Amino acid sequence: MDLNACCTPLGADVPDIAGSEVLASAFRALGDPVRLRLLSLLLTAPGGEVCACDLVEPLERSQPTVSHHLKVLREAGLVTATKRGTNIWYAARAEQLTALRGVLGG
Amino acid sequence: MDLNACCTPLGADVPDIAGSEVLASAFRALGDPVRLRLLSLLLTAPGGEVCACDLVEPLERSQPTVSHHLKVLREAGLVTATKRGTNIWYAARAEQLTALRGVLGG
DNA sequence: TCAGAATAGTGACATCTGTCGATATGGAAC
DNA sequence: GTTCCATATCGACAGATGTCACTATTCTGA
Repeated sequence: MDLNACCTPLGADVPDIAGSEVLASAFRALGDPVRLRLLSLLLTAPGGEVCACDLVEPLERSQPTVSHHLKVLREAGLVTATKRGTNIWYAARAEQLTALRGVLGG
Repeated sequence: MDLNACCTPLGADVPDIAGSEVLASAFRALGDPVRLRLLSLLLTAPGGEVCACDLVEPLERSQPTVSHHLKVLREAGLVTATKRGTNIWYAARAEQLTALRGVLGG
């Protein structure tokens, strides 16, 4: 899913149906409080990345639930996952957030 | 629902649970392709507003469905509705979109 | 090879969401 | 007042979503 391929600012022209579906799924990924806090945790972390193991406790959700939300964000192209040893480190994709900002009329 | 009251950029600090719920509902309102096209229609319209009667056809949805989506956008604070005679004119609230952009790291 | 730890996937469940037809409401025009 | 038009609300339905307990997978270290 490539958000940058469809970064026409909302208002420049009516997005076609396929385009608005891609954009909508990105916004839908942001449309859950747990995922917003998740993204916030990633953006504020020193180094910009957080081990999955450190995300369960602050979110007060079960490990499978957090894993599910991470998958939604991954599939929306908003975060990256890097395997390092047994752990997996997640980071926000700033350029994708920027693209969404552009859609909002930047 | 006041988005401006909670426009801390995502990443500046972890939003508390209540705050992220308000923000999430705004993003959730954007998380549907019909509503994205709706907003786009409003933003591109000359004068920045569109009569509700002119929104049904381009969206290819029934009148009650369009009315429902307009209500979602209204409750999310993203559009305004102005009654003029028999018709109701809708317009996007640019400042609220700007607030959301700020949350995305502006 | 085996045991243990970290993470993802599955299946089930309740709740939410998008959609439409039918109906209600509220003005305008006659 | 009655009729007509524009818009909102209601009721119902199928499908999506958030959540968890359970299980599978994959890596590390002994």
